[in-house]
Amino acid sequence: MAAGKSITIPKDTKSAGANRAGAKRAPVMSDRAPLYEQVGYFIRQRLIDNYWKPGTALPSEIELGKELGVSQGTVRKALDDMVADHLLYRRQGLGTFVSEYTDRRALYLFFNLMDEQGTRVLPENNILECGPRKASKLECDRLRLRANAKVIRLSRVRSLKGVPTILETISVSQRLFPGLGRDGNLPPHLYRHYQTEYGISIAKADERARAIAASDQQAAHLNVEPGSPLLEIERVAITLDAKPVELRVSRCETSVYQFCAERG
Amino acid sequence: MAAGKSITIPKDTKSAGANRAGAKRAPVMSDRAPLYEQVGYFIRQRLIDNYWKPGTALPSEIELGKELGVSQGTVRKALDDMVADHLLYRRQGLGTFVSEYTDRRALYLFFNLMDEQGTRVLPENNILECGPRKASKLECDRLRLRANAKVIRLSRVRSLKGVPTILETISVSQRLFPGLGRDGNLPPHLYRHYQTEYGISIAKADERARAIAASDQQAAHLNVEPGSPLLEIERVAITLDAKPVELRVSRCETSVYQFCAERG
DNA sequence: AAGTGGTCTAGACCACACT
DNA sequence: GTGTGGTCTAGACCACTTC
Repeated sequence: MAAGKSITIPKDTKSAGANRAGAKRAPVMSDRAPLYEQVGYFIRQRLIDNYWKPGTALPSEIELGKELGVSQGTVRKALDDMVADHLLYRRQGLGTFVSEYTDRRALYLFFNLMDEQGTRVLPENNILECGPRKASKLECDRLRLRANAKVIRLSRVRSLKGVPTILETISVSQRLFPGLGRDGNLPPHLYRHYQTEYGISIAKADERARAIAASDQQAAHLNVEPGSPLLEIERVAITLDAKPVELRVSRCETSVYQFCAERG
Repeated sequence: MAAGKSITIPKDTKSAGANRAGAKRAPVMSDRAPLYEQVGYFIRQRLIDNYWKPGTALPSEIELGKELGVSQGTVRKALDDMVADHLLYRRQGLGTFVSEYTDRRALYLFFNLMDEQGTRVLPENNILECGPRKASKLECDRLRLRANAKVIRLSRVRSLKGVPTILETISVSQRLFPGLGRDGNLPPHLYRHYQTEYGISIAKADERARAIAASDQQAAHLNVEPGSPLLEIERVAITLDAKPVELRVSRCETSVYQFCAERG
C-alpha cells in the first residue's frame, strides 16, 4: 500500500501497463489523481473510443467497481461528475446510459431560441448549398486547420412558423467528415449524425455573440432591409477529447424571437 | 425507523417544532424529501435570512451533522449541491464559506465580455443619471411590480480601455432598495452592495439577447453612427428565494469586444 | 424475485492550513 | 498538533423497473 493508488485498467483497452511507474506520463492522467478521477478518465476514454455507444447502458456501478478494483461509492462519484456534464444519464431501476443528442438536449444546451413569452420553438430547415470548399481564414483558425485545408460547408435558412429567421453556415473539416452531405443526405440532427456515422461525439461548445448589419444577400434571405441589425452567433463545437470540429455561424433576425440563457 | 425521516431543526430559527407530525406543512419542503435536500433547504433558508453572511464560514460538516441529526456524509452532499450552484465555496483545511459577489465571480457567471483573442476585460463606469422614476411597462413586467410602482433607475456608460462600449440601464424597485444611489454613493459592485446594504442575495439571472439599431441618443453615447447594430442584452437578476429584483438592459458595441459563453 | 440506481451511515485515512 | 475539507470503503436499506 502507501502513496499513489491507481485503478487496474482492464486488458481489452489499448493503454500500456506500467501504471505505477511514478514519473507521470504525458497524456493527461496522473497516477496521483484521486481514484474517482481515474475512473472518470477511464470511462471518458471508452466513450471517445466508442466502446460504449450512445443510448446503451454502462455496466452497473458494482460491476464497474469490481472491474476497476474500487468501491461502488467511488464509481458513483465518477458517474455523478459525468452526469453533471450531461455525458451520461441515469434511470433509477434501469441503469446508467450514454447520452445521445436529441432535439430536447440540443435545445437545452447552448443558446435557446424563444419568443417573448418564453416559449421554445422548433425551426424548419431549408438548405441553400452544401459542398466542399477551400477553408476560409476564420475556419482555419477556429477548427485549427492548416492553411489550404478543405472544409465541407453547408448553408441553410431556418424558419420559425414559416418566417425565415436564421441564416446559418456550418463548416467541418472534410478530412474528418468525408462525404458529409453528398447526395443531399442531410439528417435533421447533425450532432447525432456526427456520432452515429463518424463516431465523433460533441461534448460542449464555445459561443460568442455580436451584432452586425445585414448584407444585401443576408437581407434577401431573411426578408429584411439591407443594413438591418442581426444577431450573429459563432459556435465552435468541441468533442469529448477537446478537439474543435464544427464551426457554426448563425445570423438571426431577433425582432420576434430572442436568444435566452439562464445563468448562475 | 419507519417512513419519513426528517432533520431536527435547531430552535434558534423561526419554524415550528412538530417535525414528525406527518401531514406535510405548506412551505415548500416536504417531510418525505431526502435528508440531504432537507439539509440543503435549511441552509438556503439561513442564507436567505442572512443568518450566515457572505464571506463567513459555516460550521464544520461534523458540527452541522450533529446539529441536524444526520451524518457528515449527508451534510456533505447538501453542501456539494450548493457549491455546484456557486452559493458556497470550500477551502480545504479551512472550511466552507458563503459566496460573495466579487469581480471574479461576476465575470465568471453570466455573459463574459472578451476581445477577439479571448482575453477578459474589466470596464470603467461613467454614470449618466440615477434616481427614482415611474416604472415602465417593461420594468413592471420583468420585476413583477404593480402598474404605478416606482423604480430607481440608473444609466451608465461602461468603457473598455477608454472606448465607450456598453450603455447600461439598471432598474430596481424603490420599495426594496430605498435610498439606493442617493448622494451619488454608487459602489462599483452592485450585487455585493445589494447584499451588504439591503440583505438581498442574487443567486442567478435570466438573460436574453437581440440585435437592435442604435438610436440617435445611444449612438451619441457610444460614439457610433445612428442605426449601427448593437447587441442588446436584457438580464433579470433573481434572488435566493426566486424573486426577480433587478432589470439590467445593456446595449453593446460589439465590433471589437464580444460576448462569450461556454455551454455543455 | 432480482437487479438497478438512490439514500444514508460510520469510520478510516489523507492533504492542507492555521497556531 | 488540531481541525478542516477530500477521498475511499463497506454495508444497510429504499424506490423503481423488469421479469
